[in-house]
Amino acid sequence: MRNLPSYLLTQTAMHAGRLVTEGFAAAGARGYHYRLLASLVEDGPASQATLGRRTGIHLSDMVTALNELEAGAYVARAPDPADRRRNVITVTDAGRDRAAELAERAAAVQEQLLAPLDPAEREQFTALLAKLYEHHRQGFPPPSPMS
Amino acid sequence: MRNLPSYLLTQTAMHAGRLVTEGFAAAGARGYHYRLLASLVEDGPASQATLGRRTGIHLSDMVTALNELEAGAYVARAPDPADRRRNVITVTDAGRDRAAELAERAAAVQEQLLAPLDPAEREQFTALLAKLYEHHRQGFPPPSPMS
DNA sequence: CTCATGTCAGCTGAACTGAGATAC
DNA sequence: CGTATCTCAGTTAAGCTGACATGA
Repeated sequence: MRNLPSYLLTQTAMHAGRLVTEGFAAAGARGYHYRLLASLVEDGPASQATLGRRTGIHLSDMVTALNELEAGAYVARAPDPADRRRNVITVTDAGRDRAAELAERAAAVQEQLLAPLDPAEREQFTALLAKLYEHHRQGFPPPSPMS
Repeated sequence: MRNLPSYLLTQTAMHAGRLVTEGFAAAGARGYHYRLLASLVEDGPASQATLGRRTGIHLSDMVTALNELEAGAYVARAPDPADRRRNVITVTDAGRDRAAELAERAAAVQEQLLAPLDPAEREQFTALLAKLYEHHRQGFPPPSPMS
């Protein structure tokens, strides 16, 4: 049991999830907030549907998460003149600050999570995980029919 | 985002969890069933509370899972004469067969999960994961006050 | 007409909490 | 008495589904 990769993976991930949730909760935020702000900062403004594809967040959850971010004035929702079905989501200056703040929190969580590994091991671990992630990426359930 | 270990870990684990669930569902089983049967086969009969400590399964969920296993005659529940609060859970012969069957399914899932890694990488990955798992093991929420 | 978008209400499986009954 | 065991009802957070209105 305790040398089954799938078991070790899901159990460790559960604990990691807790660390993330607690880390962000201490700043009054949730994981979705960071994922969205980071995506907006890195890859620029986007419609909600596009954001969903970029972050893997479901469109229904997107509505709630963006409501929260908008309430904090971290993002702005504006109708897209070119396609009036769409909202263009833009990160505000306050949102950039927030993203930086949450990035710090996230970094602290990585530190906690990877504590028992030395730098070389962390590198290895992350690289292997990334390989698995990318390989299975296709199989992930598309938030809506994938473009 | 996509090089944050915590993100890669939780996302990949979600996918792994799906593979596990599907793999066992195809045999009419759930992950809890395998964890319980494996623990009984490897470490012998135990009370429900002890099983909970061994497997990390909550006592409330334990009741349900054991009901299911008992319904399939994979385990037997017998009152402990030495302590009548306790049920002693024993795996039956059918339960051993079932455990073996589910172990095969589990192995197939590992194969799917680790597909993109070569044998050496799998070894590394599992070892690093185990290191993380063990390190965080203490912090895991005890199913009930840890003895 | 078909398809994409945003919104909302609700479902589901898994982890967890709390309370009660029984026995140590 | 306090503590451990088993059971059950219910909560929570997260991911997901289905339906609907609007517009391309």
